[in-house]
Amino acid sequence: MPYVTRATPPPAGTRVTMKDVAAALGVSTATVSRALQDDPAISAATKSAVLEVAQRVQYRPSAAARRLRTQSASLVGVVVQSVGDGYIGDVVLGIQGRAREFGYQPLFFAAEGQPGLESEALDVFLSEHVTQLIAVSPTGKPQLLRRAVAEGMRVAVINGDQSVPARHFAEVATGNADGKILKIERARNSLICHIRFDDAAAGRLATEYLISLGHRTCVHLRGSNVRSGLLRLLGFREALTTAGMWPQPVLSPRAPVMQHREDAVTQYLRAVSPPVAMVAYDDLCAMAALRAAHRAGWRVPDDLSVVGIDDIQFASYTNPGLTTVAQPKYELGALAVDALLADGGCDARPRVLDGQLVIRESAGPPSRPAGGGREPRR
Amino acid sequence: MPYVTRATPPPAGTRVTMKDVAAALGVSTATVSRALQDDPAISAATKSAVLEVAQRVQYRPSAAARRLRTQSASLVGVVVQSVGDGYIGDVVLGIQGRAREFGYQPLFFAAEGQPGLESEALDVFLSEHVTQLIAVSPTGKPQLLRRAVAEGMRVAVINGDQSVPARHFAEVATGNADGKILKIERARNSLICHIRFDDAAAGRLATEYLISLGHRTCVHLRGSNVRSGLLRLLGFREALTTAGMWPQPVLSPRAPVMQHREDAVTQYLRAVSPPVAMVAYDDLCAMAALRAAHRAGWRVPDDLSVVGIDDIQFASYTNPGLTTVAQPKYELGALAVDALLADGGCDARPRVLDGQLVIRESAGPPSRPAGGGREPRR
DNA sequence: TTTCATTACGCAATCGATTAACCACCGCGG
DNA sequence: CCGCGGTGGTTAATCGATTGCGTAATGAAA
Repeated sequence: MPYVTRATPPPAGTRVTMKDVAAALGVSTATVSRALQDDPAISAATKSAVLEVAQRVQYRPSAAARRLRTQSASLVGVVVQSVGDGYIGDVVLGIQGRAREFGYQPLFFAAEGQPGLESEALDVFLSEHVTQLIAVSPTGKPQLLRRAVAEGMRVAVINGDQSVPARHFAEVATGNADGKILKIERARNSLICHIRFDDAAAGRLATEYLISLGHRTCVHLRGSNVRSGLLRLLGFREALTTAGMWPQPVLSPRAPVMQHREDAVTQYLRAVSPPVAMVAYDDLCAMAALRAAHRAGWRVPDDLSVVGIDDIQFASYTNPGLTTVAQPKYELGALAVDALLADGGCDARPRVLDGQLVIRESAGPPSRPAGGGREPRR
Repeated sequence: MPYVTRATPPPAGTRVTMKDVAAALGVSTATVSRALQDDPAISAATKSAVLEVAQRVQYRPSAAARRLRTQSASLVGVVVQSVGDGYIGDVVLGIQGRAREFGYQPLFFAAEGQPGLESEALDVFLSEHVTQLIAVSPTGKPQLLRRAVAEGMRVAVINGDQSVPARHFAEVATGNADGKILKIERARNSLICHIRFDDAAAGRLATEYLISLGHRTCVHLRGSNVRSGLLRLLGFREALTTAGMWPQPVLSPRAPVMQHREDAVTQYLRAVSPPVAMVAYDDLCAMAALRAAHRAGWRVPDDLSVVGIDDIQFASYTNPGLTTVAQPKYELGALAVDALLADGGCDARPRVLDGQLVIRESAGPPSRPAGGGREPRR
């Protein structure tokens, strides 16, 4: 019976299976399996022999077979809106990095904001025996989360809006063969863990920084009405109130798009005179403010001081570099993994992480109020 | 024997298998399997019955089982440097979008520039029975590609440097049971497909645009020495030569980091007087130029016209918006999938895609040469 | 009525790893 | 000499889907 074998050490095409390793040693596959799992029932001598051979023949276990047998995949499903929005990158790295430590592999799915795709993501995960789910950012609609817990998944949400209750009781019925239900119990594990950035504190921090610079009046540029937007605004107000400055103007662009944000800022700048201090909803908003200032002939930071929130990758490339409150993005991702995989990693209360002020060039002390904004620098 | 069942329609914990569907209909799993594959040996009536039940009980096939049995996963492995560099996002979308059409699922792995991680990615893919690999951007070191084809994978590289020959012959030996080798043949499928952006054309296009605007002198800001850098520079030179303008200065920062780029531009601006037209290696470089110009008090586009290449997501957010040559990023990803999955999708020659000029505000006609750059606008 | 296709489906092996249950062997105390 | 516990391993069932081969049923042809 002709068969295909590999001519060179690195095998091509055909898989090296556990059977091959077992055969090479004259032992059973059970022994190989146990040896590789460091089972105490296997002698040290056998273990090292197995290890050595496995190494030599480049044995790589079949994830599919293991998954089928154990009914559990070392996979954590990750739904993101879109990669590449400058924020998700480090979160993904955090997820992947920490997951590796647990021997897990992340399976990413970009939902692009289409609910249909979120649902499809879940289908894929279900097919893949994924039982741990991380939803990042704007993904994680209640519908998705509900279905996920109903399917028995453990779920962690990063910066979700928490409109979904943290605790979901998936009812599991225990019955016997003739269909009589013995008891219904609430599954313990169906807990949705929330990992979030402290938006209010970030708003506060940004504002306090401007105040500490000497500004006596601050504007807020709103981004959106999602939870984070509300909280950042809240932080802004708190900081001002604490400092005895109240009330202060809030700019509310009609829609969460760059152009409207820029327009809102432009209008505002037309109505007032320098200096102005602004805390923007996020770095994108801050960038819109930067553009508006530039167009209006205002100098940054002399005439307009602006601080953003998030510290996306491009915050250091803006002109001038953006002072901002950084989200601990890698950490956020890593903690989501912990919540799912580490024991005790998750309880009902959200895990909240603080931001850190990153000082670059977009905010400075107020220039003298007299219309000095119209001269170029130097 | 007590067993666990689901109380509500959506199953929790226990899987619905083919056996369940079969049992519900009183047929064998073989029939169910065939019906779901639309096998002609199954009657239409049975098929629809199976489909109906599968639908109703929310049957979802186990990817692991299928993979184990068929020895082929509908997975395409994707190695990227890092998600979130503003460029990769759309490429990823293109890969995922097209892969879906083939019923494939992308499995992403961020290599972060560490060769160790590239190798680990391959291990993971091998475990997962992945046989199609896409390497994007700076990933895809020769070592990785060589190993991948040696393992029998089909490989597509997006914007690779092509230092790896397109055609790799993995030798496969056919033998019989007593180990005698019958013949050695070169595997047909071990072809590395290259999908790339036409860097030279992009450099040319950017330069021609500046020339068309009326500029008689152009600088190039180099980014790096990788293939794309060389080609873009080449395009720059070609355009100038064609226009009868030659030679023109090239700025070469010491290292491919923002600061050095900015410094290089700053120095140059100090040595000359407005107006200056510049084509930057990429959008990041262009942003560095924007910053340098701002610091030097040069106005953009009046004193300095700059055009980038790539059209990363943030190109429209810069100050002013960046005129640039866009890479067809989604298409690049989609074509890589085609190369692997569509038949005839891949031949030895690279598939080259053209860029498209995106006009925003960073480039304009030259201002009057007289040192007009020092006054603010309006 | 017997024979032969044809249609429609069932049986059972298979993929590779895991694991419960079982067993051979060795040495030792009673 | 018997039995007993402990090592160190083996046997075989199992996970869920696929698929080559076998076969019952039906109708047509002989």
